[in-house]
Amino acid sequence: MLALFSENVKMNSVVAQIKATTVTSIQQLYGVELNIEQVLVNATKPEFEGDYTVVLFAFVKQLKKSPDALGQELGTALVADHPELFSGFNVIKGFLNLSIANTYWLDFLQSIQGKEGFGLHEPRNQTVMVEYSSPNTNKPLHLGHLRNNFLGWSIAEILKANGYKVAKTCIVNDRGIHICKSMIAWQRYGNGATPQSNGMKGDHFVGDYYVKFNDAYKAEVAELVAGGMDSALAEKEAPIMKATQAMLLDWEAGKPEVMELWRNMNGWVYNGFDATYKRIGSDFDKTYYESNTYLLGKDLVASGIEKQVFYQKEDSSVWIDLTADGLDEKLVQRKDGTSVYITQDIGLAVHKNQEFHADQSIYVVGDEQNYHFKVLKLICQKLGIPAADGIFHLSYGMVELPTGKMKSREGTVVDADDLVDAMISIAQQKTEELGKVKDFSAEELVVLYDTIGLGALKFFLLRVDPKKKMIFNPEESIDFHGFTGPFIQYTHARIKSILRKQENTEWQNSALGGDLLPLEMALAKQQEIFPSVLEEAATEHDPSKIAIYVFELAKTFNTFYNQLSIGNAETEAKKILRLQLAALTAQILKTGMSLLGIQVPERM
RNA sequence: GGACCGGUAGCUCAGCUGGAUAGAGCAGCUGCCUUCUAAGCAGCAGGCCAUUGGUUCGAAUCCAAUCCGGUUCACCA
Repeated sequence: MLALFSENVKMNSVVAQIKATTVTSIQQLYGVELNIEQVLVNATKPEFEGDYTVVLFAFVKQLKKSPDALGQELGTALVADHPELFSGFNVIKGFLNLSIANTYWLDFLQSIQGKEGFGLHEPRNQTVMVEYSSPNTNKPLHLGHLRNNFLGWSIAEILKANGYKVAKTCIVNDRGIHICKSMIAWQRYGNGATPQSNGMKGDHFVGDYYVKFNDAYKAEVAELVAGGMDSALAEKEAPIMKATQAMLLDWEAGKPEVMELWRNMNGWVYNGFDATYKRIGSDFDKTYYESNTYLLGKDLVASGIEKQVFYQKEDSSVWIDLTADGLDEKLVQRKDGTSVYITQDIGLAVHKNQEFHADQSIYVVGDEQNYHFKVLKLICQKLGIPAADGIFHLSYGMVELPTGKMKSREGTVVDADDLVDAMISIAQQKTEELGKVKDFSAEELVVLYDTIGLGALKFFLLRVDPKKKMIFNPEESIDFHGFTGPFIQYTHARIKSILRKQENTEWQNSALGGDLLPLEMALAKQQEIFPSVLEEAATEHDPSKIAIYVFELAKTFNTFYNQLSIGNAETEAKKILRLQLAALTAQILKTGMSLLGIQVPERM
């Protein structure tokens, strides 16, 4: 039934109707049954007359017709049989250009008049888990985490808009040798300091000790090497490293004072993370901690051996042979019986599935783990774990600086909190320069700067294809003109300003009529495709599809706005039409931006 | 070395399930605020779509090879 609904949505779009009517007309004309997928419909190039174009080459052979004759016959039939849809056609070199009837656009506008949530799909009975963010509790979030968080949050919203139930989860990497490093450093150099006593955010506070560890470690290694030790050996023998390894063992043994230190320091970090998450709008339905989940999956090893998916070597380590799948042999359990990363992930996958019974599970993780997730999915499938086929790695590229990768050792990491601060203060500065919001209260201004600054940042990170690595130039900062968040926000505010000027709201329910001017039609045409864009963004797992769409809609509106008067239109009928077009534009911009996690202000 | 990802305008990116003369934004240059918000609009300029070959009515898009850049192939997570 839900699949049916989605079909209906498709059936309703102009493009889908063109395809369907083409299939029937060809059937009637030539008695040939085409598959609907064979029909290719594109937007007509601006230099030709028409709105949508059917590419005829695909079936000339099958129909044994010349493209021109076929175009003429098909065009004639389509216009004759569907006057409510087509108003005319022309054929140029194998392309059938169709003009969509005025009434189609008017009916379209009329059909969604006064309705909220245009483009959103009916609920379907499917649950999707989205795991994102996945921080380490030894340092604050940076620019790369922001891309992760924005992507994860956005894809969750996009799925919801497509009718899925969504569970957002987060796995916190809160244990292991790297966590012990900052603990050791705090023990040695902290003198009992706390974030409160230092007036710092907890995650930054702990992150500083992680840096201190590395400095001390480097110094110790250098000293040992100076004393004549081989550098590889020095790295193992450095006292601070030995102490850290001892601490990890103590942690695993549950030694009370280590546990207490660990809880304290992690608590500081969580306070810091909470503040950042709140600011950037990330939230989770469920947070998992690796300290609780790292033992999961051990029982799966035994059953995997039983199922002969895994095999055991003489040293009793356990492996899976994936060479038949073009991959390598992969260890799933060490010879000492402890499990490895992949095994924990399999265990967590099973665990999460028992909790949420999701049909799909999306992992938002950087592309350096492409291989890991390929293996994870494959093993889950071989083990027959429920919904293994629904595992999807939403892989995204690194965010790089013009100078190359961010490296904490070289101090080139762009800190998330700093960046957000910077964006907001730029928003403030630009807003003040323009001087349009002098009557805003101090509180309203704070909200506005936040909205614009974060909007610019989120849009910047979401507007490119996730799988591509992207370059961020802190010097040039993020633009507020052109293909940017503020441009869309501005367009929205502008529309709202016009609508506010209307003294009554009758136009909202008034019937529409008359011929559409090209700019009016262009806007309606653009609006009409919003539902299919939403669907595409979900199936492709790609928020940038929405960012691009929303930008193009805003551009189309701005051209329309510049050429045509809305509030003072030539006639009452035109005024009603344009107000409705403007209001729908605002609504779509708002919905689209909200799926990117971006607010749109009423005024700016 | 194997696998995977990328290479499109000076810069950042769309377009990639084959379709008409390859598109945006930024930066550069021209115009447009006494009329609904100029964070805007209109225009100019900017291209051997990494290279070579193939597939066909048609290739930025598909295939092969090559060149560049990146990731990965841990008893780390």
